[in-house]
Amino acid sequence: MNVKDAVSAFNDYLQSQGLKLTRQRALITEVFFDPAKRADHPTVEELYLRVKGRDSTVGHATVYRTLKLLVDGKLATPNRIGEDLTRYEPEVPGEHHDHMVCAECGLIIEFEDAEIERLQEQVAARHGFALRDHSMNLVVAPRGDCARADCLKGAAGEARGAGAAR
Amino acid sequence: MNVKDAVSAFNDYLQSQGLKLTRQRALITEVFFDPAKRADHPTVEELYLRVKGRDSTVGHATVYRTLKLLVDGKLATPNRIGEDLTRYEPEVPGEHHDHMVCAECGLIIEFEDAEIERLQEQVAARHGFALRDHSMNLVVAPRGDCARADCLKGAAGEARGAGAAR
DNA sequence: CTATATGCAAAACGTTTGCATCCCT
DNA sequence: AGGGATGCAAACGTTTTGCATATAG
Repeated sequence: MNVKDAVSAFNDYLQSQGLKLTRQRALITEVFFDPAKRADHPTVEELYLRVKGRDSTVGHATVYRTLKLLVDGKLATPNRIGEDLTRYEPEVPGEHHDHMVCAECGLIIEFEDAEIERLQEQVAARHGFALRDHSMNLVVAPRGDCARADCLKGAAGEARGAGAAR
Repeated sequence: MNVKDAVSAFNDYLQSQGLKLTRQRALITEVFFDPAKRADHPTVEELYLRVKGRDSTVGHATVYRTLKLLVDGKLATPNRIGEDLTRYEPEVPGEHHDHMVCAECGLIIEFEDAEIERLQEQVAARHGFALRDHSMNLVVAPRGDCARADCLKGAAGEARGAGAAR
C-alpha cells in the first residue's frame, strides 16, 4: 500500500463516516505511510515530530485524533510491543503479522506463521470461542553477538514476509 | 504456590537484595496471592482497593512500589491484555500460560499450548534468534450467546471489554 | 453556509518521586 | 541506632477534552 492509496483509503473511510479529509489528516497519513519509514512502529510523539517537520502548525491533539481515526478505519494498528509506549503501525488490509523483538538491541522483526494461527483458532474453539483477533510478541536474543545495525546476522531470509531491516 | 509460600519467597528475594519484609509488603503479597482471587489479573488500582479493605492506612505508592518488587522477584508479571491498563498476575515459578480474552464480556481465560510454543521457537530460530520469552493474547468471541456461568458481561469495573470497537 | 476540524491550554489519567516521618532488623 | 520503608502530595508523561476559531464540502 503506497502513500497515495493510503490517503485515498482513509478518505473513503472518512467519507463513509461523514467526516472530512483535511490538510492535516492527509499530511499525517502521508507521513505515517512514508515508504522510507514503513518498517518502524512510531509512537504518537515520533509521528508528531515527523509531521511537525513538514508543517509546524499541526498540533499534538490533531495527531492523536487522526491516529485514532486511522485505527478506526483499519489503516493503523496500535501495538504495545515493548513495555510502556503505544506504538502504531501502518496496516495493509488483508495482511497480518506478529512481532519479534530482540532483547539486546530492540530491533523489531515482523513475521507471520500460518500454522501458529491455525493452532490459535483451535485453542479458541476448544474453549468454545471463535477467534476474532490476536497479538503475539516474541522476545528473542541473538545467538552470538548482537551487532545492532543488522541483528539478524545469519538469518537467511526464509520465512516469507519477514520484513525485518532492509 | 499458596499464600504462605509466596510471602516466604518474596521475603527471600527481599533479603537477597538487602530489603525488608514490612507489614505492608506482606499484606500486599497475601492479597495478591489470595486463592479466592487467583484467577483474575488485577490492576494496581484493584489490588490497592483490596489491600485498603484490610488496612486502610496503606498508600497508593506502596502498592506500586511493592508490585514492582514482586515483578523484580519474579512473583508477578505485568500483562497488557486489554488495551489500556496494566494488569498483574501472580506468577508460579516454572509455569507459563497465555491468555484469551472474550471481546464480549472481558472474561480472561488462561491456556497453554506446547505445540504453539514449539512453533514459536522454530520461528525465532528461523530468524537466527533464540526464543527468550513471549506473550500471546487471543481476542475471542463466544459462538452465539455467551453461555458461560463465569461470563463477566456487565461486570463494570473489572476487565473492560477489550478491543471490540474497531 | 454549516458541520466538522483545528490548535491551544487545561484536565484527566496512571504512575513516579521528593520528603519528612516511621519502623524493621 | 540506622538504613530502609511509608504516606502524602506534588510532579510526571501521555492522552483526552473544552472551547473559540478556522475550514472542507
